[in-house]
Amino acid sequence: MARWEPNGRGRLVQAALELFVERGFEQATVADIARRAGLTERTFFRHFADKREVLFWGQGELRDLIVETVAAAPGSAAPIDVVAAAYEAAGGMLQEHRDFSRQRQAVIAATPELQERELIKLASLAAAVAGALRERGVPDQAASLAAEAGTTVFRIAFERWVSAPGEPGGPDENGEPDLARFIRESLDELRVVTGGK
Amino acid sequence: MARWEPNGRGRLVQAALELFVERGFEQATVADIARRAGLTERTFFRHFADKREVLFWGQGELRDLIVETVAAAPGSAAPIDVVAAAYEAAGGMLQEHRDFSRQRQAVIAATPELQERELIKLASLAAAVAGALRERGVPDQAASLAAEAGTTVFRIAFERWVSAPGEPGGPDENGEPDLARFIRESLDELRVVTGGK
DNA sequence: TGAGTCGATGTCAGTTACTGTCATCACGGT
DNA sequence: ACCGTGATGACAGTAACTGACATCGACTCA
Repeated sequence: MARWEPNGRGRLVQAALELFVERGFEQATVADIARRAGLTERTFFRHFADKREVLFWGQGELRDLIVETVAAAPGSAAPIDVVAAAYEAAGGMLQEHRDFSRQRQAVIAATPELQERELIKLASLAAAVAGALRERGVPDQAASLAAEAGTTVFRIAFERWVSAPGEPGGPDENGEPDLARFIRESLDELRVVTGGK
Repeated sequence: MARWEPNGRGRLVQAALELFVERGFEQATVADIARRAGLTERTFFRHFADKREVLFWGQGELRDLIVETVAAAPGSAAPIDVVAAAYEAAGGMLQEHRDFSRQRQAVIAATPELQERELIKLASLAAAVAGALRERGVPDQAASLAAEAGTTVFRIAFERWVSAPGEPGGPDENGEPDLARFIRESLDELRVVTGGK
């Protein structure tokens, strides 16, 4: 018999999301979250560096997957396509948790504090992608631009995906929207706007 | 005789910057800052919404100037040029305080918390610029892209400007670097990278 | 089997960011 | 001389976050 229920971290994430949805980020104290998860405030801060971080848990794996996919891409592909393909791969991990993502984004959209955190996470992600591109021999500035542009494409596609209809109405709906498809469409739009091929 | 020394807000800004440079953002408490400015902690929070905001005071005026310059630009100019010109105008306000800007950027560069705040300020600035472009009749997506791209150009130019040599050695140096010039150069670089005219 | 280590948690005290409320008092007008 | 206003001080309170130490089941090894 374990001394405590397993997966304390996961319970904290779940409890936090529930409370943030119910009363908003600021109205939910860390003590509240910990209590709902059957733990103490101190334990919350052992799992997460701060109160905001609980909503960004798991992004490390996503980032690693993206960077590895960029690194493993065939040498012949254009940088922006490499980046887009990497984000599509990451999309697979998110696809199964659209419901979670929807609630999470709603909370972030309602809380400037969380938007700040999201922006810096995206910036650091873009920097990591740019680094991976440079490893492939892509020149510095082209790497930065492709990474920034690709990240912007992903952000826009993700926004559209979480706000797309389907699923919440039940399984009798017109099917689950596909994040990878949104990514390809957004990239095409970017090409049109910038006058690319 | 005034009951208190004038310009309490300015003294707080000055004291905060000094302390952040001396010991770092986290090692300087708000009480420290207020004491150095000859005020109380409570008064600090009457002037600034939070501890970070003290380093971003004055950006409101800058933002207004930029938005107004975009609005007042001749109708014939291309969006990206309108944006760049607006940032050049704002550059004039910064030009006189390069010393202040240098120290401020050094503190921000050393403090993730402050980087978050800077990112959201830049994002909201880009959104305001995009709005001003739309007022001019620029289509939605073109407005967003021109605003994002222009803001990126400004950010890069600003970074180069604060880290450029000159002045700190004294007046016997090779003259003060010109922010507007850096903006024009960065915009040209962006054009080259994106294959524009 | 028993001792020792380890990992996840609890407990508790402390600091600091931030807020609400009320008091103070120069200044400027009437 | 009186009064309202604006900027400040004083003080109490909440909540985020940290450091130090205790607990106790699980796992290892002799």
